[in-house]
Amino acid sequence: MEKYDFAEIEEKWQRKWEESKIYEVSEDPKLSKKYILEMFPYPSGNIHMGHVRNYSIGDVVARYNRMKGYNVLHPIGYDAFGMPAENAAIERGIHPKNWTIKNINTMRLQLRRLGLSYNWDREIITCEPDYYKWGQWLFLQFYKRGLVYRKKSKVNWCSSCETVLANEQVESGCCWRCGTLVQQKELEQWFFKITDYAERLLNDLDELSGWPERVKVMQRNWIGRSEGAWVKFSLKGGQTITVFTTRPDTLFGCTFFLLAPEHPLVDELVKGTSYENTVKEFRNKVAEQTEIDRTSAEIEKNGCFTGSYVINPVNGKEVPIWLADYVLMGYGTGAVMAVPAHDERDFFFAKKYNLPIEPVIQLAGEDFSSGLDEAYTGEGIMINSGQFTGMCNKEGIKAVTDFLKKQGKGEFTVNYRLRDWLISRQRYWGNPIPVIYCDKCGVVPVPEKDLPVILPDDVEITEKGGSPLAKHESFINAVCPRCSGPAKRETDTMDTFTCSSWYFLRYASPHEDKSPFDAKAANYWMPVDQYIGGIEHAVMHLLYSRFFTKVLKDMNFCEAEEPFTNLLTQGMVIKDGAKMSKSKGNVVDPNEIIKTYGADTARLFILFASPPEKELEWSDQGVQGSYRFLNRVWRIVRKNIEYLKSQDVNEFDNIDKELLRIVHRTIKKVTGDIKRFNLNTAISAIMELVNANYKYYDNKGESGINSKLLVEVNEKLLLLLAPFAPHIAEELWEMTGNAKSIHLADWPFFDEKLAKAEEITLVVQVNGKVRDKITVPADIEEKEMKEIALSSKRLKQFIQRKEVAKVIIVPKKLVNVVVR
RNA sequence: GCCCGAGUGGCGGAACAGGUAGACGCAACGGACUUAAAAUCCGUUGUCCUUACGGGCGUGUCGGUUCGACUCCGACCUCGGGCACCA
Repeated sequence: MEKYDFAEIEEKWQRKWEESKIYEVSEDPKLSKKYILEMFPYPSGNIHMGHVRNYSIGDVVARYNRMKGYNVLHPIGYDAFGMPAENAAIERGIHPKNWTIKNINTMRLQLRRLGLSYNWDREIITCEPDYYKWGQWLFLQFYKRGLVYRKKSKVNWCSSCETVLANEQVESGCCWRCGTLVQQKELEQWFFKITDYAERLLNDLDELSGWPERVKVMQRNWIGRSEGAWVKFSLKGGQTITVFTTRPDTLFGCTFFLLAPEHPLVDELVKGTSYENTVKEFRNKVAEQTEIDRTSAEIEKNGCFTGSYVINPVNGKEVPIWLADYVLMGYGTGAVMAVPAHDERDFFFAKKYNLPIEPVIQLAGEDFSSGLDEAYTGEGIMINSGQFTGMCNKEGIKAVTDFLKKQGKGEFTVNYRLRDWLISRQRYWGNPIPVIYCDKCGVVPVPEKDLPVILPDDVEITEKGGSPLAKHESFINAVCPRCSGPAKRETDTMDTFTCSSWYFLRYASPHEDKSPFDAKAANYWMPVDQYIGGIEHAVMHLLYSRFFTKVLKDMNFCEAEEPFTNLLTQGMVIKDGAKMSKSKGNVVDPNEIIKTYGADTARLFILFASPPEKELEWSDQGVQGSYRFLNRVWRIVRKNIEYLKSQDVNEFDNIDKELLRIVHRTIKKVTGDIKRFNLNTAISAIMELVNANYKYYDNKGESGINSKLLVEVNEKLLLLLAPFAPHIAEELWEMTGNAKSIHLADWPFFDEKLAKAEEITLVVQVNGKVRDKITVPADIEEKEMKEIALSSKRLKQFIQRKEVAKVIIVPKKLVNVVVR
């Protein structure tokens, strides 16, 4: 018998699948669709185990659904813009474009070797003009809708990447990519107004029942909705400062007023006063602090008096204005009404600077008038609050706000932690922002007919000195589209997350050249039925994609409100307890595994070793186990074929029936497991079927092999295996005499009656402890169960000389005898 | 600090709806085949006591509910992740 030659088999079928285009699809209204998508890779050079895991999981889902008769869209592409390409250019002198294209070519080949069932003709490469053109076009549409604006603001600056970062890209004060401490820098930048969609992005999370709860929680936290009121405080000169508060009920307890050190009003307040110097000093000190120091909750709060006062709108009291380092310019209005009695931070601050603490909420039955040891942040009855005294504070929130509203000094409002999305990047390798600056006309968007703004190839990429585009004369110099006068082009490029925020729509019609995507095709395929990728994209990519989809829906470009109906976040691949990384030297190269054992083994192991959501510990021995299993499959199927030729027994004896039962039980188990993504147990069920097939020969000896049964076993086994190990299943499928691809065959049905055992094991317990196991007919009645259980010899020693208090019967399963 | 998630053999992991804990795989050990090895096939394998029959104990810890708890409830411990002065 010939050996399982995985190299030959895999090469053969990858070629055949490609030639016959069996995975290509088109919109067909008669067929139900499934859109299965894995997050497209960044072309960093080679695929790694994380990719193998991600794409193997997706491929099982795609192949399974295809066999279930769905019209399956399963595309792949490359998220091709980004910093590593520029770094490679700096380090190795390769042009980012050439580096990227070279990597894509390598990775495409590696993905093909995995035997993934992609619609290869829909490949998207985001750095190609026919893709990024539409990214620019979308920018212009967003601009028209007022969702894009330019603003000079303090931005997160990574000095190593020499570019700004969105808030989401700052991880505990450091750059998400390189880990450098993020600094603040004042720059004129472009923003997407994602905050306009904050409410919808938050509320619609409730509709996403197919998303993991923790991803939704992370997005909810990120959006950070809080209900409260804005309150206007007036300055002596008649000017007003507005604050946001969630506790208008504590307004009478406001004994001082805080501004963020960066607040623009501060200069005006202290100019020419005796406080000017100390305030300046304080502001400089805060400015020197890193983002980490500034935001660490443990650090002691610092402040500084400005010499000015504001009027509390509810009681007319003058309260001093202080600067405090814990007040953030980026949240609310950068100004805070401080209520030390009922806010922990304000309490510490008041203690430190000896400011008055006046309780205005009191817990029933307690007396706060003698002073507090700590801030009381709970609920209670309002005291010392003028006309509101005696009110429960919950009512107070409403009553005080209504009161302020009548005076025009306050109003209910909702505040979000979510900030607008800063998309400007001072980098070369990205999508150029399609805007022109004209001295006469100001900011002028590039007309749609002039798109795309081509990213020039002939640039010099250097480590320092900002964007190379800014030094590219023929790129910068443009003609103003409005007045035809000389003008300058914007040299910033867009955050690469803009490219990945709509690629899933482009896959519906990747060659469309009149619009970003064909609406009819998009409406047929969207939303993505199953999206699969890493948890690290829980906030950024997934939130941005939801935002884009909602805007596009509002533009009537697509019907989908949400892009991804179901989301699966796969766990990391680790080795020796740590994430695989070059610096730790624990990287396993997928290519080596494929070379040694084949793609089917690699896929099978990675799916078998752990459920998709969990971490996966890599094990070289485990890989051998998977390889061994595929060899077992190879041998037993071939043996079955041999026996088919020589045997023609068709009668089913008990041994035959038992194997047939396992076949059907396995179909049931594997089908259910794939639906729930328990791919590891699906594979173990297939292994059990194979083991049973071996055992069958043992039990039968050489005679009486049932040929009709073996046909069934071979067929069902291969069909079940096909999504997991597509090449070997296809090869053996052909050997069993099938002309059509197994991957276009129908997923098997199981017969519930055949799957049921004729005999079951009756478990007999005494006081919940297993004391006997008795084989009984499957259709046993409860009465019989009780009789058989009580007459068990093994039970005797446990129930004699004791009173049987109760007998609990779980039908067709268990009898528990309760004795005293 | 707050919010999630997870703790099961030597290891990766099963147990879907409270009902046989440890499926399947790895490793280990034994047997068959072989001149031998590899490969393969067949077994054993939670732990303790017992020659055996059999029994005790066992799902991070402590308690509770229940005839019965890996599963439900309460408290705690450890690990992983997210947020972290958000007014």
